[in-house]
This record gives sequence, C-alpha cells and structure tokens, in this order.
Amino acid sequence: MLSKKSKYGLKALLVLADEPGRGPIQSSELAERQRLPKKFLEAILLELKRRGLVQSKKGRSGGYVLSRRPGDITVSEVIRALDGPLALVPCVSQTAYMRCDECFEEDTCGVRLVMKEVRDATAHILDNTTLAGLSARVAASRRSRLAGTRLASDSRTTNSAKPAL
Amino acid sequence: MLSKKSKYGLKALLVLADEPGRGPIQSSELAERQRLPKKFLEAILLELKRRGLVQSKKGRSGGYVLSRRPGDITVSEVIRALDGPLALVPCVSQTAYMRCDECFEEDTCGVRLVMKEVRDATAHILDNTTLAGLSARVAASRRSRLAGTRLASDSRTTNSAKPAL
DNA sequence: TATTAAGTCTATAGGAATAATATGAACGAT
DNA sequence: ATCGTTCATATTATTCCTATAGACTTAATA
Repeated sequence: MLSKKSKYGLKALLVLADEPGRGPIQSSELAERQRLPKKFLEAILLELKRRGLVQSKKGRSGGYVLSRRPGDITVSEVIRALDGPLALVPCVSQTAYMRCDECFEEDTCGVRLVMKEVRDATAHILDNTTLAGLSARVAASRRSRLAGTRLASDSRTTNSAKPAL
Repeated sequence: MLSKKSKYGLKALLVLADEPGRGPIQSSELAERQRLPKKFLEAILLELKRRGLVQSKKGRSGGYVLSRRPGDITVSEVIRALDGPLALVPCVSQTAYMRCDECFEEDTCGVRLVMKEVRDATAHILDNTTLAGLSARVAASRRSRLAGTRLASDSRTTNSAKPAL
C-alpha cells in the first residue's frame, strides 16, 4: 500500500510543480488546495526537505519550493523518500536490500523471482514519471474531459451535474 | 510491502505444487522445509482453505493439498487471498475500489494516474504467473546455477561468485 | 528595535495492523 | 480408544501509520 504520507506528499509536490516561477508556497495553501490535513502535511514537507526534494523559507512570507525543476524530480524519488523502498520484499530492493532469514538460497527462491519482476516493472514506471510529466498528463486529461463534458451536455444525456473542474 | 503472511503462504504452496501425486502434506512438514513459524503457518493454511485454494484432511495422516492443479493457481490469487487487493491505492483497485475522500475529481488525479499504471503492470505479472510456472522457473534457475558455478570456476576471470541468473 | 503575524520544526499520542504464540476442542485413521 | 492431525479462539508484543499540539524561528512593519 502507498501510505497517505506518500500520497499527500505527491499531491503537494504536484501543486508546486504546477506553479513555475511563483515564489514559496505555504503549507497551509497546499493543504487547502488539496484538502489535506494541515499539520500532517507540514510533517511531510519537512521530511521532503530533509531529503532534499524541497527547500523551505521560514518566517512571514515563507513556504516551500521545489529544489529542482519539476522535470527532474521523479515520482519514485518522492515515494522512496517518504515510504522507503519500492520493493515489496526487502530481498529484491536496490536501496534497502536485506536477506530473508528463512531463505536457504536466494537465487532459487520462487517468491523472490516474481517479486523481482514486479519491482522492476514498478521501478521502470516510477523512475520514468516526473512531476512535470505527470502534471502535463493531468492537464491533458482535464482538457479531454472538458471536451467530453461539452459534447455530453449538448446531447443532454448526462444525469449528473458535475462542475467543470 | 508483501506481508509475511503472503510470503509464507506462497512458499508453502510452492512446496505443495512441487509434489505432484503425493498425498496430503502436514503443516509441520511445510513449516520445517521452508523454515516458517509452525503455528503462524497453520493459521495461514487455514485461511487459504477458507479461500478455497487448498483442501485439508484431518486426523492421523492428514495434511493439505492444492484444490486445483498448480498450473491453474496464480500468484495474484494467493496474494489477494491473504493480503487483499494488489493496488497500492484503493481508488485503482479492481477488487476493492474506494474513492479517496480528499480527491476532487478522480479522473484528473495525478497520483491515481501513475498508480493505475503500476497496478496494471503488477497485475499483469502476477495474473500470468502460476504456481507451476514459478516452480518450473525455480527448477531451471537451480540447474543453470549449478552449470554456471562450474563454468565460472573453469575460466577464473570472474571476481564475484555471482550465479548465472 | 520591539512587536507580532506567519511559518517551520520537534515530539509524541493514539490507534490500527502485523507477526506470532498459547491453549485446547474437534476430528479421523489406525 | 488413542494418537496425530487440523481447526478455532484469544492473547500478546511489536511495529507502523496517521495525526496533532505546542515550541520555536523568521521577517515584515510600525
């Protein structure tokens, strides 16, 4: 399971990624815009700062900024920073390898075999998804959804009155 | 993270899958052969029974047998039975969908977008890996490991004693 | 330069889930 | 009948998750 920590962290970072030149954004704004528990988010941003993914500015008009350009921060980095290793089993983790104590010989362990496959597939996806890329895809799907909504409301077939955003 | 429950369960089932015509195998033998905590494994097997993946026989020469042929049981079934849904986030789960309460609109949520990709990739792997298939791969890698060891010691050029796979 | 609003940061509470053990009842083959 | 199983329940220890309260820090402004 992805922890709420990572989920919230990602959501906050996506907001930062969406505001290019703008100065620091406060934790409270991030919390409100994504409906996240304010205090918890603060703790998360703090951890992201320790990990070097964001920089913070204290005081009156302080807040948080991405340390690097959104195109240079991958989703896998964020998850690794907050949740730890991606691997579902420590014995296939690149970043936090640990032998299973009940295992006789690792390289002929069936569980390890599949889990390694899963880890590799997961890592491939997450390593190649940057904040900027994700943000762009979100924008794209928002546009195509609007187009769809417009079409749908033309033909009066929708029963729900969902707002555009 | 894959729970120990699933890990142990899989390991036990792989033993069952490896003994074709043999009658029921006792939990204690499974536990010993895979170095798993006996009592904990019992609880796991019980759950696997309730889920219909194994059948049990009580009494003197009792034990556990796979309900279906090893080629017809997928790893994903086992994990779903013991750990629940594969999805890292409930809003992309096929078997246990749940809306995130902080989410405004699901289909333009960046987190959901990536996590769905991951879920699909994971499911694809686990749905297509059967106990029999896995067991065969383990056997194959055991063979190649033996061969590799022999070769490596022949050509004295490798500095690490890493196996072929 | 004192004041104070706006923020960051530290520490920890409370609860849920995990991992395992203990105890003993139900059962069935021999 | 009895021995060796599975099966059921509940108890425990431990770790992790989620969240909050409150102390501390910074900087704008008067």
